[in-house]
Amino acid sequence: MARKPANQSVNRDAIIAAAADVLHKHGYETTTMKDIAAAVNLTAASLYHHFRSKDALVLSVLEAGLDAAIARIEAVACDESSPADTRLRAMIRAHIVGVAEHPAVGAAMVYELRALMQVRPPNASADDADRAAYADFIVRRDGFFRRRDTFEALFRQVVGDGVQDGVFRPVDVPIFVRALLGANNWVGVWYRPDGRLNGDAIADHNIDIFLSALMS
Amino acid sequence: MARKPANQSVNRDAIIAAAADVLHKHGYETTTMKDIAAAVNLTAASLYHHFRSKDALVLSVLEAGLDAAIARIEAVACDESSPADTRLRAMIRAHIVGVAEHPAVGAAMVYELRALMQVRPPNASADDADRAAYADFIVRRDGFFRRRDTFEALFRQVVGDGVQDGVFRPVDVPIFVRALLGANNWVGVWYRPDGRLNGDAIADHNIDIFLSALMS
DNA sequence: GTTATAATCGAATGCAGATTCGATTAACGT
DNA sequence: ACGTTAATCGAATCTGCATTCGATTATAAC
Repeated sequence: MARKPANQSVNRDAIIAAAADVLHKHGYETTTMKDIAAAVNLTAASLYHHFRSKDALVLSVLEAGLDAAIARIEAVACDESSPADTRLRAMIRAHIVGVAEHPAVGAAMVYELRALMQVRPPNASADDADRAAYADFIVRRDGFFRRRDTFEALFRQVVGDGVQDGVFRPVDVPIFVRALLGANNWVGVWYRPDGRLNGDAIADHNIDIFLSALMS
Repeated sequence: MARKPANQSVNRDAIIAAAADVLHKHGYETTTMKDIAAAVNLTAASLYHHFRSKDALVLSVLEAGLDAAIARIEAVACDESSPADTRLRAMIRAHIVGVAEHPAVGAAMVYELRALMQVRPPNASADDADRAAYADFIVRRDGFFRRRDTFEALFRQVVGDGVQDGVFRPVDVPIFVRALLGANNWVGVWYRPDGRLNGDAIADHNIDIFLSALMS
């Protein structure tokens, strides 16, 4: 068996990207470690050299997706020099285009999230290592959820700013933002690369909808 | 072992309702047949007297939820005497209040749906009965998806009517409806009965958002 | 070269959970 | 009463994974 030299061997990131893809096609439960491994020409056993467990791998997929999304959004959200409506337009576009370009990640943010909330604690017969691994996982997962709220908070911030400045009419900011994010996330559920509209065009429509709701 | 007399024994519907509940709390993968059975004081084995398989049971949960939702929406959608905006307001309210009152079903429509899309065909060593059962299941599932589009079509119809009549400004109807349904479905994900707003109040906000987007 | 370490594999383990089976009991019509 | 059918159960199967283990090879450091 010719092993790949270390410098060309698949690394964490390649596995994460492939896993996002497989997860998108099959969903959390029906995706096996073998499936993910096959996507990078490895065996299931090899994945455990890179990730402690399947849950840890999936969490890494979501973390990577969220980090990328936040990075894209943050750039425009924090540009204090533009008015709120300009910033919000750019944020919605960045969000939707991101979801459309990486449908795997977009859908994962909606679907696989749930699986993570449900991870079961080790049973009574677990040893200390198992318990420690579980504790680590929970800490990391909770960090993920906090980070996820950071994402939402960026939107709340900008919408709130706009209302303050009188650029937007008054709305219930948290509810408005949830409606907006619901609509945007949903794109990840129905979007098809070969569909009638691409990410940019869909973004145009959602921008139109939510900005006119805010500025009418 | 005292068996319950047939006339008080749990029926299909009771199992479906209980299953919706358990599914809501634990999610598809982590919900076992035993869990569902326990919720109606049965054993896992007994469930197979009422449902062919776990998948069939989950599908029944979704069907029941969808039927209820369609029934609620249809009543108002098809009242040709009211103007489109009045009808759409009532539909959004019916949808969200329904989701909030049955969060189990609301969340299931978002989450568990995916599990159903991924059901695997029987493997090569399956006998004819297995293949037939699988075929039945697929037919039923596809019927479900069609029915689900019926639901969406009701919204497209009313929004389309409004645009035709000039009550609403012109929009891309399918995209608008998806944004709307995304926002509404998302309520099922974050809604908590003990939260700041009840279903009616949330409905008020979403109605406000989407109707002002349409009438500005 | 020699050695330590990183990556990989094939095969074995272990288990949880869906599904099946045969037996048992309750209700209902006759 | 009596047989038939519907519901239920406990225990046994069966299977598909996640995960572990020991061995093997490649790479890098020295």
